[in-house]
Amino acid sequence: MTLKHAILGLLNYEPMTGYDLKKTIDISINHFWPAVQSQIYTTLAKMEKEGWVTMETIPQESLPPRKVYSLTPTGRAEFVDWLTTPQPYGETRVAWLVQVFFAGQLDDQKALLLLHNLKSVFRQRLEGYASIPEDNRDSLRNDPPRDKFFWMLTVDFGVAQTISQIQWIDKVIHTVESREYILPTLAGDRS
Amino acid sequence: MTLKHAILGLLNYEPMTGYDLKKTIDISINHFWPAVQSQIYTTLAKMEKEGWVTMETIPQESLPPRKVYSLTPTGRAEFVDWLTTPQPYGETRVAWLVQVFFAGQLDDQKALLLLHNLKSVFRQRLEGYASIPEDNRDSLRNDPPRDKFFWMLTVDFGVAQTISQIQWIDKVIHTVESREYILPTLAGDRS
DNA sequence: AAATTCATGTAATAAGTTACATGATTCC
DNA sequence: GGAATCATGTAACTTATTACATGAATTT
Repeated sequence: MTLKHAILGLLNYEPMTGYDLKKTIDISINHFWPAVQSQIYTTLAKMEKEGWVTMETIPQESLPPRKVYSLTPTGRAEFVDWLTTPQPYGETRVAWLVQVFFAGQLDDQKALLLLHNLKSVFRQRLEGYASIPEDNRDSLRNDPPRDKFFWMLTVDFGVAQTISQIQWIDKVIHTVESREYILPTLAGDRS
Repeated sequence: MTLKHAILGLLNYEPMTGYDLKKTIDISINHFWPAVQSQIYTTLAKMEKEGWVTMETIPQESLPPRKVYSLTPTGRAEFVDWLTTPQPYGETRVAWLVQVFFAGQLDDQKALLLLHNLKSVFRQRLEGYASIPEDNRDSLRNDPPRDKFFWMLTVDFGVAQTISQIQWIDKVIHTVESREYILPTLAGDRS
């Protein structure tokens, strides 16, 4: 999985420019696959060379010409192939978890600061999810319900995951605050 | 966050060779920050140039000399600085979620195959976590309980998160199987 | 006899980030 | 008058992956 396949998936909905793609990514897969503007343009150029997309230049008065990219049959085949191939799980990099892993090398006060900061980040994220449906109402208005359903699934997942993270960090904070440095039970009371 | 800081954290426990680091990473932070062997060696070289670590060559009979890396005061300072700096959240890339996002572009049968595959991957991962405490019993035996505690926290998190993922995907599978393509409620019954 | 462990690396490539550059138009 | 929107890019750099290379000792 790379940005290439995300772009294939978006262009399979409708042809777009690099500029459109950036805006679409920002309001859709941004939470689990962000992309900066420059990478989108360079990636589109590579995809064109590979024959996955074609580009059509549409001149504009007093603005740079729009370069609209569309999937080729090759690109569509590549996309379906990727979509039906299980992705290697466990290659996800989570920087804040690395910090928690090493937090034992800080004193209690600093470790607790780290944990409390994390919790507030989690809470902010949860609030952010709450406003997504409204933000997307316009952009989703014309999509078929089935597409909408899968789109919203990932938001639903983000919410569930963030709630689970907050519950976990609450337990951690409590344990550190009460200095109960016992090993947490793995099959513990997580009901 | 990069591999550099993970290496700083591990070398702060004790000086190690690149070979040792690879083995240690594989049984510790691998789940949320994997590293291949070649990257570890090249990163150590860079860190030495930056003055974060020093290297001591220990000759061996009939084996290549061990190159043991230790933190310098600069390296230790950099580590503490990084550890107490909040990491940008939301840069985590999750390939399988991108697939779910685009699964609406498959027919029901193929989408369900994707979802069932994902579920079996989640279940396998959960089983994998169950065997971690035993695997690590030897390597952790001499560590102080406080270090052990933070180490095991990340395992505990992995378990909680995976359980949450399985619950989520069960709900998704059920919805697709019964063709209830309604938008999932965001504040729904996730108790 | 074959596989694994120990122990080191290099080279080529891919993927992603940061910073810079241009310029009209429209909204506040 | 200043900020945001539209629309394109390039260059330098960092980070990570894949593939190759060597060779003795030990375990199965």
